[in-house]
Amino acid sequence: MNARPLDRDAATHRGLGAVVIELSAAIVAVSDEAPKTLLVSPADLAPRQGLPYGPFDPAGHRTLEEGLRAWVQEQTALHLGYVEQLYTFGDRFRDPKERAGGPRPVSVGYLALVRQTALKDVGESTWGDWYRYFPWEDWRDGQPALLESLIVPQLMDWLEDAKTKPDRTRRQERINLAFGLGGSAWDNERVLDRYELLYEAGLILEASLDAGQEASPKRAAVQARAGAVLTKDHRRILATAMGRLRAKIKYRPVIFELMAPTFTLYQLQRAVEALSGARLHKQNFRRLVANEGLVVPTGHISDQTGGRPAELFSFRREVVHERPAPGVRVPVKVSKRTT
Amino acid sequence: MNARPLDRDAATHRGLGAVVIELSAAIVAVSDEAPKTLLVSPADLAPRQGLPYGPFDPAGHRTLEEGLRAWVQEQTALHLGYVEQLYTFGDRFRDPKERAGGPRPVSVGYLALVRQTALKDVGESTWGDWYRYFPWEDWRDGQPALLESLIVPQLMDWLEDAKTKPDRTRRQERINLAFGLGGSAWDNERVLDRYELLYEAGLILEASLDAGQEASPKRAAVQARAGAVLTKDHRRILATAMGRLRAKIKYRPVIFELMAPTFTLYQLQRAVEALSGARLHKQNFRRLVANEGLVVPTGHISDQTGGRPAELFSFRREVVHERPAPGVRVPVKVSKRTT
DNA sequence: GAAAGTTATACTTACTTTGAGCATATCATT
DNA sequence: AATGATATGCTCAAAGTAAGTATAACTTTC
Repeated sequence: MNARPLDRDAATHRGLGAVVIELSAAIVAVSDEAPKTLLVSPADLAPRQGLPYGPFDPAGHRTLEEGLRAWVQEQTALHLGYVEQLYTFGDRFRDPKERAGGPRPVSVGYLALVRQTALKDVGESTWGDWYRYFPWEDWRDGQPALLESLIVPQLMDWLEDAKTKPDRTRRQERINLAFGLGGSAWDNERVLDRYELLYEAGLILEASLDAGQEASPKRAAVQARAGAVLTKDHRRILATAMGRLRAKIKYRPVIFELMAPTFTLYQLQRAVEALSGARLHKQNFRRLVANEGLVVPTGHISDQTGGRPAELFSFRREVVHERPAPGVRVPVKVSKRTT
Repeated sequence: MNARPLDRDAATHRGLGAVVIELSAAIVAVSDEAPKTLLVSPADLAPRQGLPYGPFDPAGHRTLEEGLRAWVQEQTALHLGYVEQLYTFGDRFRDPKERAGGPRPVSVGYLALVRQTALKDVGESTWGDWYRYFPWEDWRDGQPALLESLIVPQLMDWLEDAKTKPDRTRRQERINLAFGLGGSAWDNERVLDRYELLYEAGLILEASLDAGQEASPKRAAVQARAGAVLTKDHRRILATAMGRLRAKIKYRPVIFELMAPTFTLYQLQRAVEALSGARLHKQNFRRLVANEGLVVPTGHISDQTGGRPAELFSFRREVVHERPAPGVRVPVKVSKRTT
């Protein structure tokens, strides 16, 4: 025990392999009732798209977050408001360059929220629908057909592939929990669990690419239907972002970072639905939002609706002081599930 | 715009300043009704204690978490069960070696939970009471005297030091939110907010050490009473761990990672109280725990109590499948606060 | 210009959960 | 046997929730 050198810092500095720190941003907005994320496709990522990212520069960046903001501003001309760190990934071989002798990328993922107003494509960057990359996550029109027709059967194959009995049990458990099978309910926050499970089961194209192996034609056909591919581990970061955001809107008023300064209650509901991937009970939603004191009527009226004009509301900042966990309650409308 | 080199990875590899990735673990256990954390005091950290940590080795470590587990095992002979990544910090000058030309440390903090049974000091490592480092966080015997006598007045001084009006307002807001003043309630999860505020206000010894300045004798006296010092930014990591854990016990059954295989409901309550830093309503606590199906009676009886023997329970793993967010509910007993 | 469709919002009702407390059971100690 | 400690059962009012119905205020269609 304690075979390590006494000065671990110096040891690191000299001895160990090369590492680069990448700062990546999942920049999220909601428009047209869809959650969207900003994607870039610069030459060095081709042909895959990816999140805006750049290396951390210890000389120029005082903090990691500052570095991230600088990179995003440079690459997309967007000035970020709300920014939150998500997770740091350092798994081997998530970047093809590593196999070719490149340094190990350690990527620090961030979630940033911007308003619809800022939503225009700039240069190489475009806004992509979240659900394009995670089609199984959108339950607004009931359970996505993809789940029953493709994903669950494939997961069952993966389950059968288990070498040992305990391994099989563990796989079964994970599948049940992540995908709401075997008595568990679908938890819309477990986005990352689901993605990682699909990755391990080989249904995600990135898994084959990272492994440096061509998938069989059959498998490739499956992967083609399981969401669009991104570069490196950016889809994983996006999954983390989605999961975090779905959880966070419930206990912090982050949803308002995505809304225009004034909005109707229905617009607010639509935004929450878009993020949550579920339909909400309208009357209860308004009651909850009103009771929690999250919004305040502006007295103005929207004229953009088809029917009766709706009142415009704005976010009531003071809630943050009044309640311990001021977030939007999410009264999910239960749709009958096919078990 | 887009003045960056096309291949950002190669650019990083060559051009930028040196970075090391440190993996640090806040290892938490509960015993004697106190939350404890494992601290080491190897030569290279002297005279300050610190969390177990070591550099990430891309050649040897397949993932960051694997690297962390390896380091902890080597340094403390502890085999970790539950491990969770917390946050990645990369702020400038949190390590004195950096001023002397050392590389920028980027530290990835982890939270690990171990049972009381594993709780013995090994070699250089000792278990320290959490509240030794955050004395203002323990509200089990009412509001800590320290808050009113020392911290709040000092924060008010810091408030007055604000240069501009908006800066003053911002400081006031932060103080109110973090410390439950001006109409806000004390939120036991905002551990990191409070620590960072105290750090900025100069009440934390580490702030002076990081800045490379000696504090005035008066200030030093304040710092001496505001919790014990740790090396580098380890106290910040510990704050993050505490905040995360306090939040997480409410929606994931992580508390059981800290309990022996069987326990009485009162022991469970004591553990939750220790972590939360608040007293709970006993009858309601039991009702909640029972109703949520978190525990199952073993049929055995504890003989360690003073009064009527208590029944022994064990964790019911299946809850994880039944409820969307199975955690221990925390029915805090409100003690009258002096505003 | 009346009917139909759309959207907004108010209100009802049965049911569940919570907060706070009282009461009682079962032990050790004096 | 009395006292004190802990464990556990139970009550009850207040508040909150899910799932509706009802009605209001507009646009579009015929």
